[in-house]
Parts: sequence; structure tokens; C-alpha cells
Amino acid sequence: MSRGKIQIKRIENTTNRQVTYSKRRNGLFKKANELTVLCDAKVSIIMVSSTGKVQEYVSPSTTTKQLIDEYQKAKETDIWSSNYERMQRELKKLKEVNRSLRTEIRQRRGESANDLSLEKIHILEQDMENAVKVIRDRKDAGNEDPQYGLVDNGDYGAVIGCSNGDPHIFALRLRPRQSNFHSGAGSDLTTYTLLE
Amino acid sequence: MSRGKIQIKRIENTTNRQVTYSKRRNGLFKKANELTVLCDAKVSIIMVSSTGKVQEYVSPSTTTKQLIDEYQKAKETDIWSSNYERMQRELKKLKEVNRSLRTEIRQRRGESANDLSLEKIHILEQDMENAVKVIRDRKDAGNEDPQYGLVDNGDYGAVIGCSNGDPHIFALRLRPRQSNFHSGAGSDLTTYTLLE
DNA sequence: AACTATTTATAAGA
DNA sequence: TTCTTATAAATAGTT
Repeated sequence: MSRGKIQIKRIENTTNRQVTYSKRRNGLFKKANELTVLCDAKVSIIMVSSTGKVQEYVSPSTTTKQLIDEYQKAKETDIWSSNYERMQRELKKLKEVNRSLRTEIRQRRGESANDLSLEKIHILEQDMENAVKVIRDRKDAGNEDPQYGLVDNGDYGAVIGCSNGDPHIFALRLRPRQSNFHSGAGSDLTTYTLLE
Repeated sequence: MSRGKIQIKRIENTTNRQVTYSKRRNGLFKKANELTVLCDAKVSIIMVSSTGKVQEYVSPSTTTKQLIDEYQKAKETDIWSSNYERMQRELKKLKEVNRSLRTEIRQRRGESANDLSLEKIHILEQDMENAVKVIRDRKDAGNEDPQYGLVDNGDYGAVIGCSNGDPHIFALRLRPRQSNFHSGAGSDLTTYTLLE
């Protein structure tokens, strides 16, 4: 400041404000650059003028993106660390579940049962024969009575009410999950409780 | 500066460097704040010292995140994609894939085909009958010749070599994915290319 | 952390 | 926008 001290408050005259913005922006970037060189530091400056124009300075040794990454990392360990780690765990878990689901689908599609033992293939076969039967029954029933035909308490497992607002719609809990009793823990014929 | 002009080059003495860093950082932040007030602008400064410490200034009227978002929009780059937000997007995507996989498994287990049209149930039924046949064939073949029994080029789809090092092991591409031709796009009987 | 001699930044004017 | 210049502000070296 020169030719008179100024108060640090918004410059009302638009032209003056823009002139001052331009001068001080250059000053700030120059200072940032000096700091970078003198102190072996990294600086990123992002500025948005009152007219919405975005400008940046970044130390020559780095990029804005890199510095933002560092900033995030620093902030995440300080503030978001639990969140961040929880997300990473959740990601990992989801990927594992996903892989298992894909494996089961492959097996049920008749693909890549190569890794299954004969016993497990046998169980899978029975499983799917039953499922086909159920699906056929449903189809047939559906031809007559779409509402109630879905309920079948015959050979299969427990009928579980499905609280989706329609008391007539049920979910059938069929043999697949029970077949785990045969194959035991660590089975490749893994089944999941299909909850969201 | 004062008490003698300095050259703008790295200060070798560690103590001096850190002292200068601290002084100039405060100066920079002060200037940034004055600019904010005088010119009605928004400024974000991220600094990493030579010791790796991350510090920031941001105009009181905004947040670092907001300014980075504006920067991104202006530059049309995706800054956050490296960390947190990419994870969130990845999580969301994984959950969606997961839900679809679970739906397909439910259908193939014979559970909750409620939401399938009769046509789709029919397709699913044929699908699974074929798969059961394949599995039965594999089981039978397995009883005789575990190595070569897995290859069956009869009624089913193309035989695709599986580059897992063993030339005798093949993956069968069966009807399931082809049944999409019947049900068309947007089918509930969704099948996936099961790649990891 | 304070001091202060100087350098640097810059407000106002051209 | 750029230049000029009087003056305010920042700061290097010292204590």
C-alpha cells in the first residue's frame, strides 16, 4: 500500500476492485513462488475472482492435483480416518462377496464347475433340479393365478412372509442354503443369505 | 526484505529455512485474506513444507472443497477421483453390481421370481434345465474321466479355451447369455459377463 | 519471539 | 493495462 494507507474492506468501485485484484494476485503468486524456492516447499493457490474467473498458482515442482491429494490424505487421517478406513474395509468386503456371487452364478449357469468336487456337483445338480421344478411350478401356476400361484409349500423349505406391503407375495426359502449342511464350511458351493 | 537483499534460491541452513517458511507463510496467508476481503474473491492455499507438514488457508466465505470443485469445473479435470470420492463411486457401483448378482442368484435358486414375467420365467427355466443337463453330464463324465469329461460340444454353446495353463480345462459358454436374445434389452433376467 | 534497517508491494495518479 | 512513485507492509538478519 502506498499513497495512503487503506482499510481492509471490500472495494466498492468495480474497476478499482478488479485492478487491485489483478495487482495483488500477481503479488500473491510471486510470494508463493519465492516461498517455494527459498523454503523448498510446495504451494497450490486456487483463486476465484468476484467475476467468477478461476486462476491458480502451483509450485513448479508439483501439480495442483498432487497437492490436493496430499491435502486430502492429511485431512483424512486427521478427520476422516475412521470413515476412510471403514470405506476401504467395506470396499474389500464387497469385492470378496462379489467374487463369490459370480462364482455361484457361474456354477448355476453350468460354467466353470471345474473346481467343484463330484460331491458338490451332485449337490448343485439336485439343487438346480429342484429350482427348475419350482420355477416350472410357478410358471404353470402363474398361468392360472399370478397372485397366489407363487406360494408353494410342498417339498421345499419354509415359506417366509415378505414385508413388501403385499401379503400375498412370499419368498420361498429353498434347499440351496440347506445343501451347505452336506458340503460343510469352506464349500465352493457357497450360498448367501440374500439380504440387501 | 530487509537487512540486506536475498537471492531467491533454496535456503540451505535448515533452521533459517524453517524460520523463513513460517514468516512467509504467515505473510502469504495474510495477503490472501486481504485479497479476499478487498476484492470479494475466494482463495484456497495448500502448502506442504519441506518437512511434509500440510497447511492451508481458505477464504472465510468458502471451503477448500468448494474451491477445488470450482477449480475442477473450470479445468474440467477430476481431482477427487484419486481418493475419497472415487472410493464412494466405486462403492456405489459395487453395491449395484452386487444387487444384480444377488437378483440373478435368487432367480436361479427358484426364489423371488415374482418380479419376472412369464416369458422370462420360461426362459429361465430352459436356461436352468440346460445347465442342469450340463452339470449332470459333467458329473457323469467326471466319474469316468475327470480331465476330458468337462468338454462337451454337443447341444451347447461354443467351447472356449481357458488360458489357465492347463490346455485340457475348458470353460463352456452355455445358453444363459444367449437367452438374452429372447428377452431383449432391459431384461430382468440379466446375465453378466463374469470377468473379475 | 522482538527489533529494525531495508527491500518489496502497492494505492493512487498519470 | 502499464508505468510511476510516495508510502505502507513485509521481512532478513540480528538480538
